[in-house]
Amino acid sequence: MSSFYGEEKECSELRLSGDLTQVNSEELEFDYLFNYEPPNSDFHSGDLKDDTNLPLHSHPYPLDEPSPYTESSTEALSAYEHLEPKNYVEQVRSGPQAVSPRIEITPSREHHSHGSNSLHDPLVNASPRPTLTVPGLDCAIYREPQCLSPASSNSSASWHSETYSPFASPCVSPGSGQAVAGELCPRFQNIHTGSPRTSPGTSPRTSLTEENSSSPRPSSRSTSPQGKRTYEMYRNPNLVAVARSRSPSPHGSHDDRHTGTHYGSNSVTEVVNGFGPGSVPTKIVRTNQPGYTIYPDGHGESYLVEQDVKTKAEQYFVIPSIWSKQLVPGICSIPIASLPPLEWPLPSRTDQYELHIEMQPKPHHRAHYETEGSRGAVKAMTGGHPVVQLHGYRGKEPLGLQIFIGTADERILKPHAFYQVHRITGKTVTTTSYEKMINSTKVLEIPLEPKNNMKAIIDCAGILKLRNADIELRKGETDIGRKNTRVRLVFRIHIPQPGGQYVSLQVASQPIECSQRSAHELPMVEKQDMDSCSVLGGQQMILTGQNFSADSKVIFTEKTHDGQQIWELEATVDKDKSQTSMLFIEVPPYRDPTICHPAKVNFYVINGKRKRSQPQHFTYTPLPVSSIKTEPLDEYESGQIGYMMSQTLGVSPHSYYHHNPRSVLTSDNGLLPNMASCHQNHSGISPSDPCFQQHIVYPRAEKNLGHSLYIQTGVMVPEAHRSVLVHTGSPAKSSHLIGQQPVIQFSPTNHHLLRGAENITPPAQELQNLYCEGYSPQGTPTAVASRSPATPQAPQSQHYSTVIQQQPYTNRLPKDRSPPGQVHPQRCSSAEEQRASLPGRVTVKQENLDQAYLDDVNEIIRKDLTGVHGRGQT
DNA sequence: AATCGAATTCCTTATCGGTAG
DNA sequence: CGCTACCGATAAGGAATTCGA
Repeated sequence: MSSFYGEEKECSELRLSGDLTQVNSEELEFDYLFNYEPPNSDFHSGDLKDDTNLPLHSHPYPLDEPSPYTESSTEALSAYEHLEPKNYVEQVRSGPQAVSPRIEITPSREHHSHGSNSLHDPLVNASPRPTLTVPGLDCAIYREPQCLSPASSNSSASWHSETYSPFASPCVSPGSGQAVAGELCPRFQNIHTGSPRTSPGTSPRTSLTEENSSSPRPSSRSTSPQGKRTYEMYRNPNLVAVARSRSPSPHGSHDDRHTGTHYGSNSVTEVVNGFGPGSVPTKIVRTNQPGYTIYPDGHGESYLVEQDVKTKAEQYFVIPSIWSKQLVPGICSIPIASLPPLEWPLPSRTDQYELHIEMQPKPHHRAHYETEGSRGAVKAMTGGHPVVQLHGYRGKEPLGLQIFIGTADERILKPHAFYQVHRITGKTVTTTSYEKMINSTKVLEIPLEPKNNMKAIIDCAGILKLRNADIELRKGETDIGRKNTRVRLVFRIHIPQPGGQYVSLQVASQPIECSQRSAHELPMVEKQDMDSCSVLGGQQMILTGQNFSADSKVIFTEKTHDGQQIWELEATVDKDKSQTSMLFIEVPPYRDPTICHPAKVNFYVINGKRKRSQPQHFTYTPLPVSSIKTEPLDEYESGQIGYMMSQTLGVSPHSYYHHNPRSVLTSDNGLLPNMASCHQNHSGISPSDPCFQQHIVYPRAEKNLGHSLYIQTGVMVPEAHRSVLVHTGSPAKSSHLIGQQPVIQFSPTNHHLLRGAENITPPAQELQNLYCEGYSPQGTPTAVASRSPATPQAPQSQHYSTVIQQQPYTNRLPKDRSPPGQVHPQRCSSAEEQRASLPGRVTVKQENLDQAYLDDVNEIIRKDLTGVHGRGQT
């Protein structure tokens, strides 16, 4: 079943009109509920989504907000189902007489071109609470997420029921118009009343145009007169109302309605409603995939296929999936269920294909808040825009290039919790883009066309910042937003293969700093002319970047796996040569000239207190002296080697094949990368190679378990060790890779990421494990990562199967940290691993995190262990 | 309680494209 | 048809305010 969306990306406000006079206003007492909890444990984040398909239960949406959300009625909308798209629109436009009560699709959120206010939760703005608006009574009925019944989500009644039927079916009486929230649906908990307003049937409606309401863009002006919402307000939404009273929003805010300043017939709700006589939305888009049901595991998604704004501005189509497929060949035609989740690492290339970022984005891009106007598309360093190209594709059909905002943490690439890609549709934008939500992650899709040599200019991707408090308070969110301001653009493509398979490739950009401050204050190293030298140092290295100053210092550091700094030395800067964009330094000697294995260190540029660049990688190579005593690797050194190898070896590790809808196990060469073999094959690939290649590392099970408790990114594995990750069924369905060891742990948080699997309870593990070994929704996966002939000692494949373990969602560390668990003996065979797994210590596998961030995390843990809890914990 | 850095919001300006005169 | 002024919107920079460590 598909969802129905108003306008281009999200935002449908379904409004009930008709005779609603029987609504008992006394029942419509506004209730500030602020409950993020899903109604029960069976409620999966992917079950029900709002207009952005964000899991509703995760929206800390104060109910006093004028939710742009709406309720839908399966039955009512079904009345239009037989219509052709245009007719459908016409029918909707024809007013309440067509169906009573009339369900109006009201673009919301950013369609409040003047109504965006600061109290709109960014997530809420991105995913507001479903709302029933009763125009005749000027009341908005806010639906708590709890009232969403996953059970009803699988309704097959109508094509729009995937997302909304759970909300609507039991709550809307199609014929009577007596959609009294509290009466029809006790789950409606938040209703407020206002003075009556003009009936939509009689009131003129402002045309829903790009300009006034259907624009996907927020107002360019600040639209948050209430001021910043305090943390307390999040916890006590009543305070929101108080705060808002200080500076009421003129745009249909809660206050407005409470004080009688209601939506007039031409007020925002009317404006955004857009279906009044003579007005039609610029675009009405329905999600496609009528044949797919909701994925209760949270991998459900809705495509928001839309017409190109620039070329189809005058058309108002509801696009069924089949049409969208015809309209946009190669795009949106792949069942989401068969696509790898966004969290999965993918290679950037195979033998045949390569997805490459021809033009990297600038390392700085100030993201905009929901309350701000757009800050434009991400630019390239040359002043243009990033360019992505798929090499090796010989097909004639265009493909859809997906773009989303990922983390900049090199250890794991996953959708960034605090940033979303923002579709830019300005006049300067030339690239057609489509927008959809995949598990709370907004994804842009742009066509890669053979006629353009499968190259796309990414001039339509901006970055939206979500407020930390909103995200952190989200149920299950464990990431922290503070100082978590670096992102990467992630590009992903699914290339159809003969037989219905797809090859999925992914490439991530250089990290992009999204904060305001750092763009002008923090030094930024963009390039270094060398990545390594001998332990003796002394060589000149040229750093290219920004914000260097005469006071800039370059500090080389080395840390252990658990993040403890064991070495620091300042390099000599040639101040005479250096400029604001270039530093000439002399590499300092390494602390130990007798090492026999390359030593991976970091360096950073610091301009003063707290103004330091991100750590850069550097490798000291041992002297080629045979007399240097060779000793067995200690844990740290072996880790260094593993790390270094991960940075220097050369080819894509595996491909991700998936079938549509069911994959067949295949393997291109049946080889399994084996980190333990750890070839020191310096292939010249720089760790600073802007093209981060993401994939899963398959460490040898026995020895290096301790070093494999994370997804290593930027890793490239020799060709001979390339494997193919294939699965049957839908990763989206089960999100499971079955395997045993070692554990590669996906974690929603950086700190959890490093904590091993100890906190995972068996049931959770069972649910969360991603099995490379096989694949099935029931945890009986069948996919295989074959082992390499190079490791004949390896046992059967299941011994190599790699568990990608998704940390069960818990509250973030400061608030609800799981008690330190025991390290599974099989998963922590080394002393290093045990050290790293000791509770209360955040370890660093790749020292490329903001040290301040790590410091903060460690401090949090320290406090937590001593009984001091962070904010939000009492 | 004070301080400071970070986060968020607000204000302002520049630029561009469309349109009317 | 070309020019200019005006308007609206986006993009962007800067800074004030607020929060939280």
